[in-house]
Amino acid sequence: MYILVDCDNFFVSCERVFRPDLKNRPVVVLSSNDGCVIARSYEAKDLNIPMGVPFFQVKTFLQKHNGSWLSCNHELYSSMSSRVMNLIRSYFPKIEIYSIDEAFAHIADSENYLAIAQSLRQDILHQIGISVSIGIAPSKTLCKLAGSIAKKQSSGKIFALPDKNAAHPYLKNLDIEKIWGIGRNLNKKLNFMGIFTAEDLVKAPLPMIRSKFGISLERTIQELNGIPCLQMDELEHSKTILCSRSFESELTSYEQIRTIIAEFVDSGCRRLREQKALAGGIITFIATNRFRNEPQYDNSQLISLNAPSNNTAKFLSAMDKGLKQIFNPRFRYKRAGIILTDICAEDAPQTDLFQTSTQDTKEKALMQAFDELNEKLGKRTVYFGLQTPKQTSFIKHEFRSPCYTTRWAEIAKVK
DNA sequence: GTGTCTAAG
DNA sequence: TATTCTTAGACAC
Repeated sequence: MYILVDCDNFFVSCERVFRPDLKNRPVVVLSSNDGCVIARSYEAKDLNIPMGVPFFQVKTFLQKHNGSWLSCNHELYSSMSSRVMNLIRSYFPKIEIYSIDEAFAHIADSENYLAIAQSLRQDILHQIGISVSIGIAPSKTLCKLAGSIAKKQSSGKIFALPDKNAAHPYLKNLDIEKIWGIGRNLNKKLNFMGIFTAEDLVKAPLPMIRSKFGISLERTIQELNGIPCLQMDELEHSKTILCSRSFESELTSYEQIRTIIAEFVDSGCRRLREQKALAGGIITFIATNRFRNEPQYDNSQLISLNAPSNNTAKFLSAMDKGLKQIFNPRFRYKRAGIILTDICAEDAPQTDLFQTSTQDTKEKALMQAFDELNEKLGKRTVYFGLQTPKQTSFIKHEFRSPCYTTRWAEIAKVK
């Protein structure tokens, strides 16, 4: 049996832990540049504020209803997420962290899983201050369904679909778009064939599904039938790392754009080292503003290293090389980023014939010292040549909360 | 192998 | 005036 633990309105819940005045009011959290609504409290959902709307479209409406809004503060959310994940980990030998606010685990059929779920939920609520919903079922897809039913319950927030028969009544009136793995496009195509509900879908002939829609949808159907097809994967490191951002305005200067992308390289390589991993290459990309009615341009360039590394300096010069090849001064750029590719574990790099020792020991010690200095003495104690001494931001976060849990200067105070 | 599409959160 | 960021898998070529 699988169990899915999913935090309720996670970003809003994190903010509310330190701002009790935000309770019982409509609250939204905004994306980068304060552009879109990416998280909503129940009160905001009740006002029919949709996920992903541009903030300017709902600002006045929200003001009228005594609402609040905050810029996103990922440093705070990641730190709260680690606390939640560590607590879940203390309950189960293996967990799969599926996203910042949810995790899967195995739970034995014979165990009193409802009591375990109950106790876990209480612990997370009392020790961390975050409310979670819990779904329990024989497959991950049914677990997601159980979890969404749990969320709709006014109390409890725990729901189990222990077998196919338990699930069946819920499939009858379930729109296929609500099923995990079925998005806008599949929904349209299936509707066109007369398939509207989950029940319609599980009745459809599998060979037809397989040939017309591929293996993913076939698995989804099996999963809805209580036959697990999706394994738990506990990835020790990600397969790619992407760092990108839209700017507050369009930029034209090569040096200015390079300085910003250097920050992405820095944070990407940091994440690489946190995961104890190496990358073999870096894709640099830039793009114009697709919402403007003017000639568009976007391009990317992959630069491969001779040997996998997590040394920021190496990726910075690779990035510079890539950017030179794609930068066209005729355009105004709105978005840029990097992708670290061919990632492998630090202790298992693929090496070429002539590369005997993989990661230079001196180099490794240097990066370690680098990380420790910035960790202990503050963010910009040491930095690389393509970066600037003070991080000047071209990204807007007007309503950002303090990093209560991760920075001494911003730590929560008891009044 | 590569890029593109789809999905998810 | 304003329109996110990140990861993964399948598939076509």
